[in-house]
Amino acid sequence: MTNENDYILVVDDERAIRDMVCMALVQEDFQCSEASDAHKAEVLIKKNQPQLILLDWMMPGISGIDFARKLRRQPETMNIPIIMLTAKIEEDNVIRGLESGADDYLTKPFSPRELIARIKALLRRSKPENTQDIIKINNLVLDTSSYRVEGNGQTIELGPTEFKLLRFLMENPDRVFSREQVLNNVWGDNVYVEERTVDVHIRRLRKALEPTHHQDMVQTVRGAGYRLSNK
Amino acid sequence: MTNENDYILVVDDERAIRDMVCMALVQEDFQCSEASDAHKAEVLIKKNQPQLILLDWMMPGISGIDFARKLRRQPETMNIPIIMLTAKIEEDNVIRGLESGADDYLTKPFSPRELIARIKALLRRSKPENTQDIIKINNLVLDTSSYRVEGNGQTIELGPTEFKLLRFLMENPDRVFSREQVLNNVWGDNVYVEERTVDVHIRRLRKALEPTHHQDMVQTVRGAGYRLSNK
DNA sequence: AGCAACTGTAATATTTATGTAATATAACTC
DNA sequence: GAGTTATATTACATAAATATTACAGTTGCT
Repeated sequence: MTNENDYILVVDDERAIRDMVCMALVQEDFQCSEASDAHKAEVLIKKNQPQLILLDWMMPGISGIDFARKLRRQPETMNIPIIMLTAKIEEDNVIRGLESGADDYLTKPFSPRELIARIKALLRRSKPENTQDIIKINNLVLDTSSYRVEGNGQTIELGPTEFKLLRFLMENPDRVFSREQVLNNVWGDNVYVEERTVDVHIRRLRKALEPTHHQDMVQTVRGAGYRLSNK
Repeated sequence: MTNENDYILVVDDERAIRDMVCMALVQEDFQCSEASDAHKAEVLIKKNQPQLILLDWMMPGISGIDFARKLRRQPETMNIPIIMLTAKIEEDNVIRGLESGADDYLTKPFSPRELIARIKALLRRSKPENTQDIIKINNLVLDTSSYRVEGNGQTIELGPTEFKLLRFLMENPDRVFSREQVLNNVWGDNVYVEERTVDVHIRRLRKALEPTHHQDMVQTVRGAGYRLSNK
């Protein structure tokens, strides 16, 4: 699974910490922005709402506690999970931290591994429950929760890439995608493979669809790309 | 939805923590009882079985780990979800915690919000089991209350982890789970175990299912995870 | 204390999928 | 219809994912 869609904001006045954290996040495919103080953070949040905020406890200007409190007060930011980064844990900190509304704590120094684990745990909780969704076009049924594809009730065997490819096309039926677009959406943004590779996987997909005669739904648009359609 | 039917027991020697936690619980409409040590907790459990137990790691007398282990051994309390409250996470704690059978961890200090979120997540998971003790798929019968599994009437011997694994899969049949999801649901959240460990337990489960020829119900979905299905 | 049962990890083996290049076919241009 | 370009098809070496086994450390039990 990839974290590409989760955007995390790191707020800390120490550049070294920000860099370290961001590096760990990027390694895990998270999107990441940095802010050196609360004001800059606010601007960034307005521009693009993060899924999670890592917030330093002690900062010049507005402290992490006060900033957390402020975020909790505003409806738009109320539900963004916050992880506090503290130098050390003191009883006093704990109480004030609880009140400010942080969701988790991390005491410096912390390992990237622990940081990632906690972020994932929090994100999991803040995400809506998995929804079982079934895409159905023309007797061709793709179930994303069971990873099954059926044509006229018959099971169709697909490799991982063919499954992702079919899923992408079925989620956007009747629309033509260039090979580049297909690569970006199915393989991922930062992967480099030959454009012609798409042809091969289209071929594999068609072959797999032959037994149930759905191969013609995967259509070539010469000079433009590919399309999935029932016409 | 309301939580007034869920009764939660808080076991901790520190009064301040108990009060804080209970206050948060009551605010969410949970029923709540407090116990300052394992013995008092035991009496309360006998009187009225809680839906979930919050258990302090370090307590004078019987420690949280030992108490959890004890609860796991007795059939009546075997299936009550347990969340451990620990002062800090050390490698050693994690390992021993795993074996004691806790379902989740919470490191002090924690926010009420996170506490509630985790409790709800755990309850959601254990709900189907409360209403239905016996899950049956394809002549494979799993009885959560007696900790027994039968295939075609024949008893199947399973270790604790394999049992939990099979149970989780049977509660969500025909659905693919990544190794990460399996770990979070079977081992518990916030637990650092290699993803490949799942493979090994899947192997053990399959082996145990061989005598009754149910091993093929545990299916690999390459690039995605595992699934239990009768197809 | 000592044996049996479990667990997680690492090493190794096995299976399956992937991307590329080479070649064939089809579709356009003029 | 020859030449040109785009796509189809096939084969294959390699990479990646999973299966399997062995093992060392714990715990539970007697």
